[in-house]
Amino acid sequence: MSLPHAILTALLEKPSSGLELTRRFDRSIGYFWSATHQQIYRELGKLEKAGLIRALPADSPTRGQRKEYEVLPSGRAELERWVEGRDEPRDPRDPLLLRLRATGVVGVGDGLISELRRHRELHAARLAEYREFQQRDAARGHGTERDRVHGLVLQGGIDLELFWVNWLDKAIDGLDRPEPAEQACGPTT
Amino acid sequence: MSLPHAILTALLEKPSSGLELTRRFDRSIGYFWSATHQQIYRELGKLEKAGLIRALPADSPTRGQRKEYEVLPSGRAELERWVEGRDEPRDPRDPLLLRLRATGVVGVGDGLISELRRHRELHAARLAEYREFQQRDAARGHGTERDRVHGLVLQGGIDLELFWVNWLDKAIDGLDRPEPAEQACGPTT
DNA sequence: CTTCATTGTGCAACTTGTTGCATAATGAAG
DNA sequence: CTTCATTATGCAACAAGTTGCACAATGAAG
Repeated sequence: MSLPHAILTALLEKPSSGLELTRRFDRSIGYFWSATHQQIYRELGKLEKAGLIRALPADSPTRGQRKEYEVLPSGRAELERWVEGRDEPRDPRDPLLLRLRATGVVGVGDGLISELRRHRELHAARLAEYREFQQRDAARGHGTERDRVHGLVLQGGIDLELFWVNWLDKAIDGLDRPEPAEQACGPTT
Repeated sequence: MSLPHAILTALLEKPSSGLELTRRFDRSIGYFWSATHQQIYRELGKLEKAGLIRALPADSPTRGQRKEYEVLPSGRAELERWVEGRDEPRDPRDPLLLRLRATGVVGVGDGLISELRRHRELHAARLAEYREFQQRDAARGHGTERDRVHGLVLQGGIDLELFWVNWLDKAIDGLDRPEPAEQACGPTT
């Protein structure tokens, strides 16, 4: 039940068309809640039918025509209600942890190790990207509440990527050398 | 495509019935990949039909009767294949981050702050639980590869909960006091 | 002015995950 | 021996998310 609210948030930040939303989901919001354009179009349709958003009057109402949406008061109310509610934490559901665990019974192979390395690099890249955002935001100053909230969310993204990079390093190291002995040699990379 | 492989892993660790699997999912594996009993039964049926597992011969094949499964060679092969493959990292998809972000446009309310606190405590509790597991495992020594792998996975769980607790502390603190000024007063808790 | 790539919108089918309920065996209480 | 709670298995309907494709407008190349 999060996608519609993610869309309401995005539309409140700036009225947009379906494809625009899709692009914005690829950036900021999508970093912790991705969505395909099909999901977004479908959800826009539902939200419009539910009277939470409306399409801005356009020239022609035909298909393949750009259609911009804005949030109606009832949509904002619904978002406020949802934000103030309660909701249990979800479990991580990351297949990589499962795959690592499976090596406990089928044995560790090279494929998984290189996969761990690959993921490490992907997370490191994303971490670098987030840190650029952070620096850019810090330069522009952050007076408004919205800026501070975005800063906290971004910090969450950074900390999460940090977790991944650090843990993957531990895991790669732990699988590479079977014995946790006191070999003081440097890393193989 | 992870649930069937999670089940194969669990069954290789120990042949079990549907309900037993459900219970084991509530513990170890379920901490990063939960599943309801219905999902598990359905998946067991599919795996059996696909010839990856088989039911151990039991007294009566009727309904409501305990039915234990074990993994067949083809099932183990499938698991090995899956472990060695590649797979992109998923995004976190946590509604709490979305909700926080939404406060950027609808404003911060008390509901969300207490929700952040509540989640902080839940994550802290889980963290404590994991650390108990870790101490217990350390006491029993960890010679086999499987023990080391489980240790790494558990470490992942611990680090992830640590991330949540620390980040939620930051977020609660950042929302409580609008200005990031140098007030040196202690925490309100 | 036709062909073709690009941008944008959308349907339909499928897979995955959730919820609610039905059924069967079992053993204990009345 | 009937009633009832418990344990265990499972169906069916739904909700959420993914994939593949179709269709419409637009503008540039031939």
